[in-house]
Amino acid sequence: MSSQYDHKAVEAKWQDRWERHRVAETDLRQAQGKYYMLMMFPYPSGDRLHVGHGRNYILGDALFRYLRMNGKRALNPMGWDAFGLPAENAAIQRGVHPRDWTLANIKVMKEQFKRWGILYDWGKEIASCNPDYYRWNQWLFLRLLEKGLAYKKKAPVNWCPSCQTVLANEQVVDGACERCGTPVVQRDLEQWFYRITGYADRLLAGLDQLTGWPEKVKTMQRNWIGRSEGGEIDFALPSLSEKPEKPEKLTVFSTRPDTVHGATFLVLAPEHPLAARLIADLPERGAIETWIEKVRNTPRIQRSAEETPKEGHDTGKTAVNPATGEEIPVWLANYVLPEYGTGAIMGVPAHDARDLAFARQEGLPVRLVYHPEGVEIDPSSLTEPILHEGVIRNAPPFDGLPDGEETIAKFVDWMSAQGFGRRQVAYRLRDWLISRQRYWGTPIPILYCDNCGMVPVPDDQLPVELPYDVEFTGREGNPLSRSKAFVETKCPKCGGAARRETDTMDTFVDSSWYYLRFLSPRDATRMFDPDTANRWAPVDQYIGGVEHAILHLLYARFICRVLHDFGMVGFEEPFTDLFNQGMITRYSEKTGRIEKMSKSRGNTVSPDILIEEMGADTERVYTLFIGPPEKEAEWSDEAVTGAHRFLNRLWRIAERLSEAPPTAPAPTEAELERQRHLTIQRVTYSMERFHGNAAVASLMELLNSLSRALDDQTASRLRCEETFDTLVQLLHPMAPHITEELWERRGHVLTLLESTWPAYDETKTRRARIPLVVQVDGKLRDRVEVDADAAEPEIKAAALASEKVQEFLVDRELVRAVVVPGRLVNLVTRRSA
RNA sequence: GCGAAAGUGGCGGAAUUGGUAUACGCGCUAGACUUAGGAUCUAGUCCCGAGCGAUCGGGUUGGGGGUUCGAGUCCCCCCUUUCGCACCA
Repeated sequence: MSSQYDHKAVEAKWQDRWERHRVAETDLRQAQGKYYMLMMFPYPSGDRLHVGHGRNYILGDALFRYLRMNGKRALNPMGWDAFGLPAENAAIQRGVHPRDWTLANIKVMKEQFKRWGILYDWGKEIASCNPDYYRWNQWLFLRLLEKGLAYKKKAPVNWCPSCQTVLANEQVVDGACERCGTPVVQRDLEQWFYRITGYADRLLAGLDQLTGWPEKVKTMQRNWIGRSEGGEIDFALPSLSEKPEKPEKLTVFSTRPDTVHGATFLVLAPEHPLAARLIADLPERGAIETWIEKVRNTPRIQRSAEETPKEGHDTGKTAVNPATGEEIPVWLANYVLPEYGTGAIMGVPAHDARDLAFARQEGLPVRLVYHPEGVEIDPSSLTEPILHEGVIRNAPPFDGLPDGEETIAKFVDWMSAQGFGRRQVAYRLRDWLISRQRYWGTPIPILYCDNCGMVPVPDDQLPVELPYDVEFTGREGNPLSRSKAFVETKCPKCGGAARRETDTMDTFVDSSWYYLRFLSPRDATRMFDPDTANRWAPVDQYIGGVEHAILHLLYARFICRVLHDFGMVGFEEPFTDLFNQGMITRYSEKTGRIEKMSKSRGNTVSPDILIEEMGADTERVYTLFIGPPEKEAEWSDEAVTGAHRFLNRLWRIAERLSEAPPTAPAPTEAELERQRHLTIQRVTYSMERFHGNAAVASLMELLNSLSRALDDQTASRLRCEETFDTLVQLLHPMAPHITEELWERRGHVLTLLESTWPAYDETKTRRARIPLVVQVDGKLRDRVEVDADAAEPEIKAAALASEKVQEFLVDRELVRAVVVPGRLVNLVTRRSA
């Protein structure tokens, strides 16, 4: 009578039921709630959804179901990060409109989620490419513009020749485009920026409060912000000054202003604004200009690589070291970067490795101002800089100060008093470049009027809609700028002819606040409802890959603070807990290596085929069982069958439950009951840590025990049924379809999802009599059975009574017995005298 | 170079946080049922040695030291891998 488990029928039945009954819907008017947002919103470019990424969604859904069964009001919304370059590129390659292409992909992905049995609150679905979403990007842009937090400026920016657009610094990975891998080049362009640098300190300080974030991500953000305290120092440039009494100044930044006495030259970035004037009168000016151009066009990674040879040119001009009064040469060199600090440094070769290398190369003087042992050495023999954590001690303000009292801050104070320097903090963080020269994004709500200049689009004219009817002729230029209907408009101020801004926004603008829109997705009057936002947000648990550590997660933190400052939310951090998931890897025929699963690498497993053959539950269980979620995991095609067999065994056990005898001997039954409690404990513990692999393993063990009990007839029918029910409940987050079906067939009225997560009794996880481990000198020698609550003397006596133990005690005397009640006893001996 | 994490059978990995290492699964071996099986079931499977055998002894968590009655777990040194940073003044 044993019927084969028909996964297709069962999965179709429950997926349909979940959809029709909208089981994942959450009423946001509830007074309190935990907002478990379980993943990044996916990017429907067509190449992002595959088994590897399915791990996020499957884990998220398992967690969601687990929370629901525990009575938590979790919200599991889903939306689409629909804009972006890959979508536009893919669409162009296929001759499809990006919008049609994206919407078709969304449809496919929704189907995929359904086939995986993933529950989303589709009533809160959003898509960033819809005007009712992106109008709020525009609205927020205008608010930032009002506050001076959005601005346009000409700057050297990263240009991806393949994507035909600029990129933010965060999107340049190892000098290449984050999306397509093409090396980026530098270009001087007028671009829109968000002033994230104004929030650098707060973004940095906030990291310390984020106890629920992985240290790794916080470190990456700290490095990215790159805060350095130091000082600015002014050097007079008499040779460039027309009036000697009011000399021109050159300001440098240094984290070690206390080394100023050792500054024997200045170095400017070739891009420095003063560079042209400094070389204007030189005979070799043309050659230097060519060299500047070359340096400017060197890709940034190469330029800032340590191995890159230092190249420099003497300007023939001098500056005055304000601390010593000495005239020192002024150079241009490629190792000084224009965008950091002031784009100019003082060269202190005795105390800085880079300056020393440059000084040796160019024959510049070296002056030592300090040696920790007070040793007099010839500066010309110095091969390594003298580095010192404290302040350079023979600097003037510290004469007479006791050790330990000197600080760089004090030195800067002295410098300020002298009038040539001040405290300064430098950041590596640059402003966020948000404009893109592409069609498929949020139009920037700006007009250019011949009379009025740059004019922001008034709020009541939002959204500035992206026109559908646009020609995608080729890859040169922004298609949007060729749409007359879009570009040509009227100035809201004077009514005259005006042209629209044709740059669109970076997609990371969309994702920087989407978690708030989920909470009031249909609100036509506001970006989001602040009351609901404050009740549900910040997000309690965020799950996503580490690849967003300094992109999405930094931008979202920035925008959250901006919204906080606008009085729109009452919190500064958007995500309380962050869990980084490891990716799934697989052997790639194409490259011959084990790599992250992706279509471009040709090493994906089609979810469709897997689901067709083995079922969604098999895929879910295997995906969780493959390994701990924080680690990356290698997909194994054979190992999937383990999960499949497990579910098939579970199905067959259900049909064998009636074979159990009505009654069974109590002691053997008690063992099954003990295992049931133990399994609840273990699975609960594992789920709390997202360790689905350990949870599944425990459940396999319980199934093995139940199977054995049925084979041996050692448990009553009631006990077997109870064990089975618990097993099915605990397995539900991982394998929702088969468990709901079995639960229903067992005659339960409520669905599993509505049932309460089983509770365990700690006392029942323990045996009445336990096999006590007996060690002699730390080595396992025997096991003796004792009462679980046996007292120390009793345990000791039982241990010594063991014959095997006695053998090991021959010729030895007992020094001590370490008794760990309920676990083991360790007899410590030494040789008898 | 600097910083972080990790290293457990043939493979993925477990070990409830200092207390029986190798659970669970894959693979493999033998057998059963099958026309057949990439289906299912049963038994075995860390390494070395002894024994026909149930068993017995020894060793083992990258290597070496240390703390402890007791270490996969804590501390120190080294090796390897992965990730992050790297001319940021």
